Amino acid sequence: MTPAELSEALRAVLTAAVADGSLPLDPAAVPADVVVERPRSREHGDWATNVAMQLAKKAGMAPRAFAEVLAARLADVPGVASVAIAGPGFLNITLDVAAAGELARTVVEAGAGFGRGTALAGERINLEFVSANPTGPIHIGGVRWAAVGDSLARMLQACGADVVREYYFNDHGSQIDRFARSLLARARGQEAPEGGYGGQYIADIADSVLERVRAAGEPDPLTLSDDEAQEVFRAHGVELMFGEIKAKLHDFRVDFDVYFHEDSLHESGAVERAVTRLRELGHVYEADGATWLRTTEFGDDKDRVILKSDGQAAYIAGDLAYYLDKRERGFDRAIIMLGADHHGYIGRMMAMCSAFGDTPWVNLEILIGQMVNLVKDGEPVRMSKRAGTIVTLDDLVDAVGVDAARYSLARSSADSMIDLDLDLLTRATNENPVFYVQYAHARTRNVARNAADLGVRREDGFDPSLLDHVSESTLLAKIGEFGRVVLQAAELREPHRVARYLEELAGAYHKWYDQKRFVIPKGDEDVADVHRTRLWLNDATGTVLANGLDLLGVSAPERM
RNA sequence: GCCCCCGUAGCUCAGUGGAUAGAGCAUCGGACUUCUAAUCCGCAGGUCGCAGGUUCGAAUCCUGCCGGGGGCGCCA
Repeated sequence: MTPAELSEALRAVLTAAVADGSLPLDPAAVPADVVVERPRSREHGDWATNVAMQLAKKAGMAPRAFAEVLAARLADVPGVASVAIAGPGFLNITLDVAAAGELARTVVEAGAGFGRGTALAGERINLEFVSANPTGPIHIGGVRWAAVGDSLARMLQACGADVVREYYFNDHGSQIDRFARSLLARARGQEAPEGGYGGQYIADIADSVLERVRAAGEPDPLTLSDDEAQEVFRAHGVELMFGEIKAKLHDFRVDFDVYFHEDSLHESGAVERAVTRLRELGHVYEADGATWLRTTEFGDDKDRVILKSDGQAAYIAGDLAYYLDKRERGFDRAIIMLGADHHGYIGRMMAMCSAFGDTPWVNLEILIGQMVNLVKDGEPVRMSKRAGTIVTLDDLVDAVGVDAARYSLARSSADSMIDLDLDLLTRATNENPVFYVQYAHARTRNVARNAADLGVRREDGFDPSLLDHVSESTLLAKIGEFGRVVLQAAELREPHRVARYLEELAGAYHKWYDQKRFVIPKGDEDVADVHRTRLWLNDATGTVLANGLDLLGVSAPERM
């Protein structure tokens, strides 16, 4: 019996009690999803619910009396061994050993599908993350969003949502001009211009641009005028940088469905259309030679310029058009992941959302993640794009590998700052929890191989009543939590919950393993149902570990 | 000045109103003649930053302080 099935049984019992008048409660007050949780202490049974405490007041009853009604009926549900009322009104439920053990078969048979659901089916979500400027390699901050964003996308999809991963490519505006000027200067052997970019990658790209141009038989940009030469470096440089970013992200197991070019919004007239729309809605005015959006009407601290007095579109104009474009493409929700240094955008973005007639935090959601700091020799590392002292996605992956990098960035709440200690990471092996989880998976595979060698085959028998050891019921219960953890991680946009869960699951598995309760026969023992049944549990654990690691984009090794 | 995030074991952090607040690392003491010791068992470690409030119940919600980080452009 899975916790989801128990939850459903509880709801049925509750509904029945309300229907026959045993509980004076409005049927509408019965929750669609009765929460079933693992009690903190093992002595309190397999599962617990606080539903009686939550609903007692609405029914005008004492929580314990409310619980009594449910307990009596719940005890008759097949698979439920006992029900106890504890404390202020908890219902503590213990399952039949066999009913609990059935879960092992459920999981193995579901395979990669175990943990997937349909709770978010029908939601069309546009998830935008990374969106780093194509003026340099992806630095450490962007890597965090790559890991967290992609994992979140996987979890949303596991819950049935229709997700598009999107990268907003800022190929318009003065940053790009500076990038192009920096390339040109470098190619001419000059110093980087004021506010420009430095670093080895600028030299590499400048060289690559020259190679490309020469190979294509185009005129040498060094013989062209400043404007023409800069345009050559801009066009080729951006393309090269972009190709590099895409490739690095791909190696990091992050592939976007859409790379959206900011420039296209300006080229296509989408920006003008967005401004016109807002003007028609009456939220735009002219002042000081510029065009403003009255965002204060929707809670922003000040109105925002959308068209500058020099006639150029302000950066936010692109955002207006971009948001509108996403909505016109049919997304119910546009989720944008931003760094803490952009938190000030929330007010104006939500105001913009309202100005279009949409609902903030429903149609538009902004997730703010805190910074990643680097520490070396106990000192914070100052990064500068201009000086080229940045730590890139590549540097991190070279140091610790994709698995450890993704895992260590995704296992913390995005609300917490992360200090990555380079000295630790470069030598880190045991200190990284990813190995603990991966090792548990490798162990399940090893056990399965050994069992196969000794002729233990799952299909020859399964007797869940034999999974009666405390380490087995603990492991089963942990396995049963997986679905809810994934859904919670997706709904709360907190993928780190899956990583934390996997660490707990791995711990429960390692403990079971070390109970010396052999999956394979000892010595000259014959193969029996106990071995086969334990193999089901072993394989079920391996399945959940693999499914969970996949949601984090981390490999599940067969052996380590 | 205003806004956002954080403050929990020596360190790094989990814990979106529930029961005796948890894990990893580090320290200390144990466990491999049979499936992987990258593991497990045990000991120790806490005024959940401080003070109020809300209620059956607060690490969690509200208010105010203190400390750390980030942000408040006709830059992008």
